[in-house]
Amino acid sequence: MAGQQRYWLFKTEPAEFSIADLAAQPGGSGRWDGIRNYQARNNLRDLAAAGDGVLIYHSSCKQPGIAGIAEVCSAPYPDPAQFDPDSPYFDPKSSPDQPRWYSVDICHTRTLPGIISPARLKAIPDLADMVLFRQGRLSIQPVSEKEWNIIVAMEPQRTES
DNA sequence: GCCAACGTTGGC
DNA sequence: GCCAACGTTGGC
Repeated sequence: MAGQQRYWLFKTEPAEFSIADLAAQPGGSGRWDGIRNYQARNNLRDLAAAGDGVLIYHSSCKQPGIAGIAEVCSAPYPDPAQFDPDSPYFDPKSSPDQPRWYSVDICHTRTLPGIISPARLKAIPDLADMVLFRQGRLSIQPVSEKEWNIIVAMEPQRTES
């Protein structure tokens, strides 16, 4: 039952849902929904499991980068939004019998005191091969154990401005 | 606002 | 199944 421990990077636009929004949820736990890309879906549905580590990455914003740490705290399950005609994530081609899209719940672990920018990550040789740099658009991407260990140990850096 | 990367769509 | 057109992502 205990599968392999995995690590992930989840991207979010902080204007939509930020690490602070996650921390503010009851119990610091919330649903990661609205994934509408097949590769991201496959990662989530087939590989994600409770206990996996998650780097929360803010994208398309003034200060992009890693903003916090979370943990997967549910098994993957069909994203309810795909069945809701009023949701922007509604998918008329999906059905409860044959759900197309999946969600997991994640639990807030900690919010970093500053954002770790992609430039700073890229400057570290052991991080240069992150999926983030090879396939920047993928919104649910795997992180190696080595990459995870480096990043969670990184000291916060004052945000220059 | 620009532009590169890349996923999706649709005609054939 | 190919591939051009198009739309979206996302850093800068």
